[in-house]
Amino acid sequence: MPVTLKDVAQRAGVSRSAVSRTFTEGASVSPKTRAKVERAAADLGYAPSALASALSTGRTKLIGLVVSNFHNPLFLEVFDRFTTGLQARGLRPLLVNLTGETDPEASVRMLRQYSVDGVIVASSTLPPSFAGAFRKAGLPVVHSFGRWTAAPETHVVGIDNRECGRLAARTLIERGYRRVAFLGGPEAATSTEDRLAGFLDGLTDAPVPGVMTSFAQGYTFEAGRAEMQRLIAAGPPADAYFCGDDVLSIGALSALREAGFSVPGDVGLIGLNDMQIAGWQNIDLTTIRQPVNAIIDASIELALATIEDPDRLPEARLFACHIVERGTLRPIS
Amino acid sequence: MPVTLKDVAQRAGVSRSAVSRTFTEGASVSPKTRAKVERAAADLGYAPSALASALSTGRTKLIGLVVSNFHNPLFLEVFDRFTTGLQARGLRPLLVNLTGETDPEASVRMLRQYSVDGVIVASSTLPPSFAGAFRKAGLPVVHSFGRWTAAPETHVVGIDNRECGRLAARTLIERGYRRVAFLGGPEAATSTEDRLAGFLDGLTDAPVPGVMTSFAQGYTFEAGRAEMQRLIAAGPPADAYFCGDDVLSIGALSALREAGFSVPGDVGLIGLNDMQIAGWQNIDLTTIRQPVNAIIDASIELALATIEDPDRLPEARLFACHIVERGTLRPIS
DNA sequence: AAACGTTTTGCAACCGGTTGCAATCAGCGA
DNA sequence: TCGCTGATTGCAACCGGTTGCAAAACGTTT
Repeated sequence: MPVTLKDVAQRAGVSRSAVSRTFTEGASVSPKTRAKVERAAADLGYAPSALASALSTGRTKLIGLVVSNFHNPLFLEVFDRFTTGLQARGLRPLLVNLTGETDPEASVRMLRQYSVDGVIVASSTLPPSFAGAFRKAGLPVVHSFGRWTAAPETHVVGIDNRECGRLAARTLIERGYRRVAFLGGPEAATSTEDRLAGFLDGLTDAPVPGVMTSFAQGYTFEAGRAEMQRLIAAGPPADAYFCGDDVLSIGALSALREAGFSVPGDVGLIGLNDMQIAGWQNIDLTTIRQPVNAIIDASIELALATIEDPDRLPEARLFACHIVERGTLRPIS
Repeated sequence: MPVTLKDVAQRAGVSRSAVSRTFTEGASVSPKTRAKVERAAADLGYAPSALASALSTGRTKLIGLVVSNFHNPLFLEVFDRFTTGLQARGLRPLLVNLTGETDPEASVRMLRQYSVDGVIVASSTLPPSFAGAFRKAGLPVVHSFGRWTAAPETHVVGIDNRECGRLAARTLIERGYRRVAFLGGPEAATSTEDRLAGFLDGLTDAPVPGVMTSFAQGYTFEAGRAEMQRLIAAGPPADAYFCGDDVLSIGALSALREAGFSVPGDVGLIGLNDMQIAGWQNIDLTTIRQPVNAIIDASIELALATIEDPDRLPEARLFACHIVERGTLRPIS
């Protein structure tokens, strides 16, 4: 049933090598042979087996796309961009779902079994130990949406979380908010830490009282809502909140409105990510946009480059974020 | 660098076959040999190459997961379930993004190149011609979230769209709505057609005036909102709308509220899908739940069964939907 | 101890391509 | 027409496993 090299060779009356060569870029084939082969291949509907070729060349053109967070709506955009980006370069994403996985070794085995050429870890929640384990196993790896560190073990592409925090601080101050607060994801998440640090840093010279901080149980609507409800119950809320994530923000927003606070009248709110939903008119969340496309394109480029040169030194690429003005913060005064 | 069969065989002092056999289920190996081999394999950190094995067995354990709609938030759940479900069975999803693709042939070539064992087309918007093309190419294929037909060309797993329409009709009537209307996705989408047909069918014996129908430009928030704005501008809206999709519904909802209508006081609204967001308290959309997990599990089972027996006749598996009561429909009277 | 039926084992061919090497071919100048 | 050079071609080995087959090893039975 499946058409092989040999079939094409036979039909074209040439050797198998000739066929192989017409399908490999830059190999030496005469125009005449090439024509014969292409004819035969078309007749037979031949498609070279990537597997077989991978076996001899050592390149599968398979990229492990490791994901762990299927709750963040932003990831729809992420998937879309990653798959089209990889496809455009003749690569295929092999999806690996690491939700709930704790042992990097098992994942390494998985990826090695399929001899992926490289791995892209697309997750802000997966600990860097995973990317590290892939690296140690000799796989080219890029951690997308990862956390910046001064001496990264693997390539990291993402945003400067501290700078985002500063940006949020600046934005709130500019708009006249004074009693500002931070509402982050789980305290353990490193991105939350950095965002908070940046936020506090951005406020040091500002005329603000002590900054309240609180942390939701997870990066979910429910968690954001519950945390804000807790805050409201404990006393009057702050003038404005910087929320570590859009979904969280929307949860908080719902709690605020439900408790009778007007946003941005009584309380201001700024999120982070700018997922599609944030732009829906009945949400209309002011937020900080992560340049998703730029991050993904850079991740792919970096992965490719590392496949070419495995000894390339680990590198961090951080992109600037910017404010998307919507309706949960009052205008600049 | 990579450890092969031969290395393990050498270290264990046995033949390559012996090693291969210890790693194949149900092959004949003495406990003694097995022990030696396993020891050596562990020492060396050996992982059998799925590629090489695929080459001889003809099975890659790769499943093409074909997707085209990255705008429907429901697909996050879908991805999660598919990947974990496939992984649990020792299969790997090879993601194929067909957004904007019109030529099934190109996709067939892609899938054949990687010799996927089977294909799951997870999309309600992709025309059945794609699944058909895969089938004709000899690939076991299941169309998930596809449309039921009396004589399906490929396996189809999904919901009974007509029955959903009837369920929506019944639900609205039970709650005392009389001037009911349908708001669907693009008229061309076959699922929309079926849902409308069922809806009308469910209303035939009910004491309702003529049913108004309208169609949004796409399955997006913007489209739903724009269409509802158009309807409102054209005259007083109906008492209740059955919306072909949740995102669409939420768009319509935003338009209604913004125009000063109370929902469900003035106008009732019921969606379809029950994506996560529908349950958020600030949306609180009454909707019809697609049993996503059941559909996906059945799709995987069916794909597996067809891989086992390629001559299996095409089959349709439809699952019942049920109402999720929330706040956009008044309670049953 | 011989004869027998079972397991276990290794050999070698094969899966579908790739590629170094040597043989062949075509084109050109003399 | 011959010799030379560079391009094209086919052979055969290899990538890393799998598997049919026959030989070897084992355990029983008499």
